[in-house]
Amino acid sequence: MLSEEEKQVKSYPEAATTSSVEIQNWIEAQDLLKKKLIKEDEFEGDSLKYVGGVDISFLKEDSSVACGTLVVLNLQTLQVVYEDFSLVTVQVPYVPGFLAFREAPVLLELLERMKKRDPHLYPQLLLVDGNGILHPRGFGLASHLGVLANLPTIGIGKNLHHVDGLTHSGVRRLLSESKNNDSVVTLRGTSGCIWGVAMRSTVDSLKPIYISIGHRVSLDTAIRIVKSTCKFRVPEPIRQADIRSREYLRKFQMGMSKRETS
DNA sequence: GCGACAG
DNA sequence: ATCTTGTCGC
Repeated sequence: MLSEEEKQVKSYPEAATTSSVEIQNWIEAQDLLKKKLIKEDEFEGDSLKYVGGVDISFLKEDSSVACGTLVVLNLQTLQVVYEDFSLVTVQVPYVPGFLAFREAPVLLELLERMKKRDPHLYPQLLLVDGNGILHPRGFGLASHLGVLANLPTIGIGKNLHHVDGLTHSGVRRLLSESKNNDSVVTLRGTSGCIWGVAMRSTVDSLKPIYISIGHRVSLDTAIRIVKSTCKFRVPEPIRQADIRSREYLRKFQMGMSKRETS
């Protein structure tokens, strides 16, 4: 006969690796960093020339092997002017609401490396694959990264993180009910808080992306900038980071299998 | 109690 | 996140 404790471990394997104590530490860290969060424009919009994008891909065979990627694009031409990769092993599991503790370390390392290596192209603003304040405690990966790197950031979600009564079907309803032909709807939660917007980023994409303030950027500015980078549904900086990240892992895997075969 | 839950 | 080619349409 299993004890109640054993039943829990067997039913929820992730609970064995992420203790409630660790979660509490994470919550405290988020609440502490959140005090430094700035939700208004705090950068020179005129000098906005380079926009960064970050993403992480994981190996299918060994999901602890990951490739963090930083790209920088010229905002005018949307051409990639810088790219860098970091192959790492990630032990921290994915826990909804705590993505930053899994992904931020690699991305911060890439930003630091670039600041030393190529400060001339260092981005004035960063688009992050993950939410900003659209988060259970108002402090998602984009905000986390922005505060730690002291860099203006915008959060981009490809799926809705259910917060404050916001639901997938609710957003669909908002978009279909939108008065004119507006592709952008405000995400106002049950509490009255505004968490960000859902936006159909191209004319033919039914599925929206979710934009939220990361750090040192207002929501209106965030929307404007994201719009200007959307050749496809996913904003180009993030899309390029994603594409190149996967390509890097694919080539890495080819090198690995070559070694096994010989 | 049940389901939902960024990447 | 990851699995994954062809295929439908402009």
